Amino acid sequence: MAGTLDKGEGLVRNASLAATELIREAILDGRLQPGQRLKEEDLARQLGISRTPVREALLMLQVEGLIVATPNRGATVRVHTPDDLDDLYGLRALLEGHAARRAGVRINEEQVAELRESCDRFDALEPEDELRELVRENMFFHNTILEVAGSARLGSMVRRVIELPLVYKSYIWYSPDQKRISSHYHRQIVNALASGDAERAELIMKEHVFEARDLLVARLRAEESAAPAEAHA
Amino acid sequence: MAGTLDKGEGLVRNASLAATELIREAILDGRLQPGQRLKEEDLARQLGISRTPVREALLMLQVEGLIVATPNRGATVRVHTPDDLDDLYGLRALLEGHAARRAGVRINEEQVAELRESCDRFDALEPEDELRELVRENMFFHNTILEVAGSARLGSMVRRVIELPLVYKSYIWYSPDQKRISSHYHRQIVNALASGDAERAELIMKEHVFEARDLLVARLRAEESAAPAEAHA
DNA sequence: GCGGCTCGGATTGCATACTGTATTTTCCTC
DNA sequence: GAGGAAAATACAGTATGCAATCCGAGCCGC
Repeated sequence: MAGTLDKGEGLVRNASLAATELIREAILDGRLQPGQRLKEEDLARQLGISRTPVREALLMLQVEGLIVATPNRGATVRVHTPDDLDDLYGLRALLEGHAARRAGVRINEEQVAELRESCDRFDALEPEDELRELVRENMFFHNTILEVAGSARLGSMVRRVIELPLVYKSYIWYSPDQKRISSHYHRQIVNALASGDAERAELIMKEHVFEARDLLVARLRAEESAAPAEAHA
Repeated sequence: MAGTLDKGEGLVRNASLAATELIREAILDGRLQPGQRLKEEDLARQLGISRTPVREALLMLQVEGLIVATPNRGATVRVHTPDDLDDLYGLRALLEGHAARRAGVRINEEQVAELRESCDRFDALEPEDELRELVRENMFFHNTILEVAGSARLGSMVRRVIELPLVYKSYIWYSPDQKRISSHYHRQIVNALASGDAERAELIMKEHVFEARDLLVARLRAEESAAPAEAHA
């Protein structure tokens, strides 16, 4: 019972959904590492439920793309190659750029203010602050734009595409330098949105995502060539 | 046992996947109508399996967006409003346009030939032919371009977005006039791809999708105002 | 000594039984 | 006869047991 996934919280409307969220969280913050095998019985024991809801959770996470499962052989946390992430970020740029453009023709004063406040909070976070806070504020910014874009489907697609790569060392995006650059892009996007320049908002958003991609992919490729094909202990 | 979903075929590698495909098919060709309630036990009986794999199938279809489920109250076939489909086709245009552009810089001679053959087969189909054949050939064309685009993720996203609206009267797209127009666009897309003009391929693909959207949405809005909020017998 | 084979353990796939909840029906009260 | 409470019913949610499958370890034959 060393590393339990449960948090002892109550308020569980439904075991399957609870399991989904707990496992997803565990994957996203690295407690379950890429490539790791996910045995139904183990998870069930750790979560204090039976295998049935665990199976349903794994199924959903599989459709979401967070894990891969092969028939009769169970599931493992998905391993993303640099090429894979490159591809993913190409899609994210397309979709989130589109969202920014839509937001540009729909945004109102209040929403502009909300985005500006998010930028201020982002800037106020000090380097020594928890990485988690930076990630959160960043997500809030991007989510707000998705909401303003006003397409539920687009929103869910983007979120799905954003979520996955959070697994991978998000700290690389928030060095003091990178944090300043991100902040700059965020403010430029808000300015474009505020002045109704939808095309420019799309442009900046795309570049913002592309730079995130470049940073991540370069890092992963470097690690890959440094320690090629390490065995899983 | 009136309307069984099963086809008596063997070759079932896995009950859950088989159930998923059978139910999906039944939804797509209208045997299960939008809004219809999907009771686990009924489906299980019709498919000759237990509730467990049926639940898994419903779960996957839910994540795919073909059905909606509310806790403790089961699932129904998803009902799409015209606004909803409008939104969906906006995304499809974006994604499939992107795919066409990518295809433009990756396509080879052989693939061009394959697309041209698809166009020929499409033209050869007579109006009195089965609608199903037209739908199939059209899907083949679009799928081929997705494959050429070379992004698995993009492909699966587009397919997910294409699949849903097949529920809705696909015949409206294949009147003799519309069939000619579709064929024209398909050939124009192939020409653009063949000459390496990726941007133009994207453009035409987008317009092609937009026209499909307009046709569908106009039709649905007309039906809606003609017979508003009909009760489900 | 090495390759193929068989057997055993481990783990997923499926079915069934039970539990909890939401809805409908029924009966009682006013 | 109408409104509301309580029981009954129907169904989704969960647990558990058994069957099917897969992988590896040990054994036998060559």
